[in-house]
Amino acid sequence: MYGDIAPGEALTLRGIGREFNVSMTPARESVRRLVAEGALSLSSSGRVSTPELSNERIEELAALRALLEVELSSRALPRAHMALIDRLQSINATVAEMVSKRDAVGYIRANLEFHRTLYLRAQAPAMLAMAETVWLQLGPTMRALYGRLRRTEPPQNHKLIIAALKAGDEPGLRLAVRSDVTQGLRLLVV
Amino acid sequence: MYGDIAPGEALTLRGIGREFNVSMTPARESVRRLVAEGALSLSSSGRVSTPELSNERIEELAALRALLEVELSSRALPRAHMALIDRLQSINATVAEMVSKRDAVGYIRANLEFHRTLYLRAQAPAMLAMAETVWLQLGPTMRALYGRLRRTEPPQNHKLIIAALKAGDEPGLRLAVRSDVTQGLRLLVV
DNA sequence: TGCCCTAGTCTGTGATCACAAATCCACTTA
DNA sequence: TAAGTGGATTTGTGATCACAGACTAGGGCA
Repeated sequence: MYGDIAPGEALTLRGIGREFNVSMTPARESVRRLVAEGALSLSSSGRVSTPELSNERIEELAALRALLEVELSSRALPRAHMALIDRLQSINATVAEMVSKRDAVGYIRANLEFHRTLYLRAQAPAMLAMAETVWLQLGPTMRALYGRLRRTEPPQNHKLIIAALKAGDEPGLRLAVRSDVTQGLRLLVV
Repeated sequence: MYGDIAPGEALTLRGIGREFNVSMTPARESVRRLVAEGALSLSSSGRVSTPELSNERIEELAALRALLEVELSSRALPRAHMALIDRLQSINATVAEMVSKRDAVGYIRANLEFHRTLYLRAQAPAMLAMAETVWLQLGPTMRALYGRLRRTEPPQNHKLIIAALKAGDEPGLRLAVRSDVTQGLRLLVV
């Protein structure tokens, strides 16, 4: 999810087991679960690797993010109190710091924490789980993007999200979330 | 997905293995995958069973169906040719037949085939996979509903969907799909 | 020089086993 | 009569193994 693994990287059950000091059995179960969620892809011969997403697939996943996350933010809005907004602002500071340090993995992690913190307030666990599944699928590819991209300005859309939350402005919130989610991935499709 | 298993029914790895003439290992992997997709729930002690959904969860999954399937139908609309509409009409006849025979499992199966046939045209595999994940989670509960429900009239919304497809009427299609998806599940929440 | 084949290695699969924890059931007791 | 209690059984977990298929690198051939 955080892009520690590059797209197309191959994994072996014995290798995973060695890495975590377990036998093949738990490694196999974990891999199977991640395959079921689309985080890993299974070749016809049973080899597992991180997926290399086509442009169509990236666009589709971005549309899914927009669909799910706009709804989640909308459901979180009525429950968003000041403590949550403070929390989001603090996370956003970390996001900005990671951007300036050009720490891609740290950026992705902080960015997703920002979104997850907001969506947790929506009280919609199944919907959040689906959003996280999408993040999982996009992880390696997003990392590959932000590694290429040399950007040092902090995310503008996060500020718009926070402003809309403060103002209780639902249309504004939906638009800001949609932009935030779509923008980064638009650069990916080249 | 089709509701063959009642909500809350417990499963054992050895039992599944016996049923399909395999050892525990493949049974375990299959179960793990279904747990990852939310189709089965895992107790703290590792026991697996079909989930018993709360009303809030049902409502949330219905909202997810609406979100995803409206988008899928909308993407399928420009690609929907006459052959597809014929196919949908033929499936719909099966749906009506299952309703009149009061075959709940057959009805769910035919109904989902109707939807899947339409959504396949959307050329959005990740989105369709998510919709099917939701179906998987709702399966046992839907079956329990339709078992209670004594209805003999064929689904009206499917006709509206077909009519909107013929007319190329996108707003009408979105509305019809949303109603079809929401209606049945609204009765579930009591 | 470039292609192809072959032997050796690596990999996933399914089966089986030992073990600890959870569950169940019959019996006892208040 | 109902709650508690003990042991017997069932359950999931992680490890290990044999095996078949896939991959890889090296040598032989055209």
